[in-house]
Amino acid sequence: MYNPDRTDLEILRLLEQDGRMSHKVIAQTVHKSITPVHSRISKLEKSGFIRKITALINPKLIGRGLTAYTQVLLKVHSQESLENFIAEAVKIKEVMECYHMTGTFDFLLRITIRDMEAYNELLLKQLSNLPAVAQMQTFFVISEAKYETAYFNTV
Amino acid sequence: MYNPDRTDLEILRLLEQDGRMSHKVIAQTVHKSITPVHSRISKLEKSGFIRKITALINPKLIGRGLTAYTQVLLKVHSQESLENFIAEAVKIKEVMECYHMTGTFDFLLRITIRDMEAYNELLLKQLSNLPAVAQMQTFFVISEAKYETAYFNTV
DNA sequence: TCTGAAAATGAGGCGGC
DNA sequence: GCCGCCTCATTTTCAGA
Repeated sequence: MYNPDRTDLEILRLLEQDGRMSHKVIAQTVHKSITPVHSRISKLEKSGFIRKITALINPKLIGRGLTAYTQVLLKVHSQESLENFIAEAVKIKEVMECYHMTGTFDFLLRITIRDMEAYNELLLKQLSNLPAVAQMQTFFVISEAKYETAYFNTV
Repeated sequence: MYNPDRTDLEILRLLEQDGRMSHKVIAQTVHKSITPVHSRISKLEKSGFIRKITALINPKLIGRGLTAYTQVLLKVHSQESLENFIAEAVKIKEVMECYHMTGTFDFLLRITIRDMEAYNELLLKQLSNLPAVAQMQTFFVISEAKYETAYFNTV
């Protein structure tokens, strides 16, 4: 759809660093004027390279301090069964990520929630009602050593 | 540090939706004028509620189409051993997330990389050199059914 | 903490190269 | 595809309540 050159990738890197960096500052950094920077960002957005510009919130400060990863194994692996599970899992607002996986289980869920008590309730009332589940195994995050959404910024 | 009220949380919700939403639009939505919106956002940033405003990039379009989750078990669980592992793991740029976990393994890594060939090389040259690893097990993402960073937006 | 307004900065569009 | 200019919108600061 759009074939980004080195300048485009540099712009992506800068916007990963700061999604509100001004076009002027970007232009100075990539050694172009504001106009091409502007049009390149438009193209990068329209073509889907930039999925979204968003504020990343600290979950601990807003009562979502507990993160769980849950592995799910289904009873049957028909297309219908897989699609049903996905349709229900993604509706749960505490389920932030849901992946269909290779290997010994079928799905991996990232769940963020207030605390263990709230998790208990989520488990009883929502997770346990997900369709066609054969087995679920949950691991909790003790500490976050790294969380990075930026692909272009070297650590 | 800072105790956000309902208006602050509403502002967070809007900035999760669109990190570049103008203060004017935010002000209209939360029924305040621009000045308090401005000062609230400053406070939310300084106090760490907003970790960062960033562009989320589509990894598939920039040659990072393969995502792996790797579970790591260490040989020894001394503080030194844990810290050593973390220090080395977070240096690897393909390791986007690294968590210390409860349960039958110690760490969970999220790895994004070009393709399986590149993963093979990463495994041989970097992952296999991580210190004090007893066991590693990797699962690959077949498809992403949900990826959400916004805590306040109901699905 | 809020309102309203002024000053500074940025965005987005146009003609020309 | 780039530059410089122009106009409008937005951000940011300030006085005052």
